[in-house]
Amino acid sequence: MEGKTAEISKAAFLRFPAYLRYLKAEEAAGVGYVSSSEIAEDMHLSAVCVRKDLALVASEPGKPRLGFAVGKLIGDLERALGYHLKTHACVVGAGRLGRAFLVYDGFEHYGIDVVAAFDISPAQVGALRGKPIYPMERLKEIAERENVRLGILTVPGEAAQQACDAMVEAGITAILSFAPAYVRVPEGVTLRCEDLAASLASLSAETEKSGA
Amino acid sequence: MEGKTAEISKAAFLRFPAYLRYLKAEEAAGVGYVSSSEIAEDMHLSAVCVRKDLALVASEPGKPRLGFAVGKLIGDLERALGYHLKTHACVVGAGRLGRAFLVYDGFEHYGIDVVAAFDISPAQVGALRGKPIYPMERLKEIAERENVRLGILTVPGEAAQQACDAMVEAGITAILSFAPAYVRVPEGVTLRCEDLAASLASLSAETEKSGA
DNA sequence: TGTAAATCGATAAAAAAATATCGATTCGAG
DNA sequence: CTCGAATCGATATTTTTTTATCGATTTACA
Repeated sequence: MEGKTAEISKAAFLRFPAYLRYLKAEEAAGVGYVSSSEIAEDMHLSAVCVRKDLALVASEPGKPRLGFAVGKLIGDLERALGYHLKTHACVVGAGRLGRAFLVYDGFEHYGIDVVAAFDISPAQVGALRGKPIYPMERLKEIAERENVRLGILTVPGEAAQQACDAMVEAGITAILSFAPAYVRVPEGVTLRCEDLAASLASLSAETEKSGA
Repeated sequence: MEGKTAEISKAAFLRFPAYLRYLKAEEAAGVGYVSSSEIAEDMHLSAVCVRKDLALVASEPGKPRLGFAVGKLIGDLERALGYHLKTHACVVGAGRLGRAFLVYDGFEHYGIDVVAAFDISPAQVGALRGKPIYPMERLKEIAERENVRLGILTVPGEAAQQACDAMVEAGITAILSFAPAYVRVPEGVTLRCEDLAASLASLSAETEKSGA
């Protein structure tokens, strides 16, 4: 019997990052309090939905007539999302996309530290803005040494399965794949596929539907 | 009262790309028929869910004891996802991520043609593998000329709103944003935010939860 | 050719999520 | 100080999505 750590629904969890972005924009604009109806209108959600979501994470109740303290909410959301934990990640596949991840400086706010990239081509080996790019052979060695748990897979589709296997072998337990291919992972390894092309295509299809 | 164009649930629609990836892998392996239970096991879904999803798109029913014809299903899914339609897209923000999108050759399978990129910095202007990179001033002109409907937003967070406004002004009606910022769009414009860092962070959090 | 095994598709039930309603609370203006 | 407007949070309802069950069909094999 856990005290108050209620069950956070999967759908709500997916909305949290959007709240966070919105609240940070409000904070930057100097807003101190926001009401749930205000959030709802700006974010195109129902006010009830917002209230329910915030009730899941808010450390203190909202004040009638005022709303929620923006700064407080941001902290609560970040904690709920686990951004306060520090995690080491690596990139496998140092192409354009992979290198973009390697040097992207937005991860630190999320508790993620991308420590290195790996590539099968010797031509890519080196470094970028101080972040090293190693040959694939060293994946296991470096991953174990740096305690890397997270892997970002950005290789061409035909190389995806092999690269993925190497990551699993190196002890990586969570993989975010951008490779346009179906890959198989063993039990105990979490895999999420972000098919950017498919995402874009579905967005396009959606627009067609509602537009014309 | 529409004939047979049944309502495709939103959740099912999101699963379609994954089916597609899986089926293409099977096809490449020379498999002619797959049963829904086989798909379910490989993809970690329930067999009933798979059958319901496939029933929404399949142009011909599955055969008992055999399953569905792989090639046929692939075609059906692609049609349902709108990949047969041709759409022009552009990239706004020609940094590393933006350039990765510009030259990514996987979009053509999805009916998307990325025709150009735009950047505010004159240093980025030029071309990459035959794809032009224009200055932001020419966005509207080019977008209208090329009939661009889709925009991929890959600028730093602080430039996102301004760039987004320019895209809307240029007649773009669907925007896929990778900028880590909250942006506001007018009615009639579809916006989807892909917060890569948040996605990675949530994956990490998920693993923590189930792992330890 | 006949039998058995396994699949499909449809109907029904369960679970989850979104939405609606209502009283209690409290801030701000008069 | 009092009144009114607006918000919160909780309960209830509706909708959506997932999961379960069952008979019909068909292929493979003896």
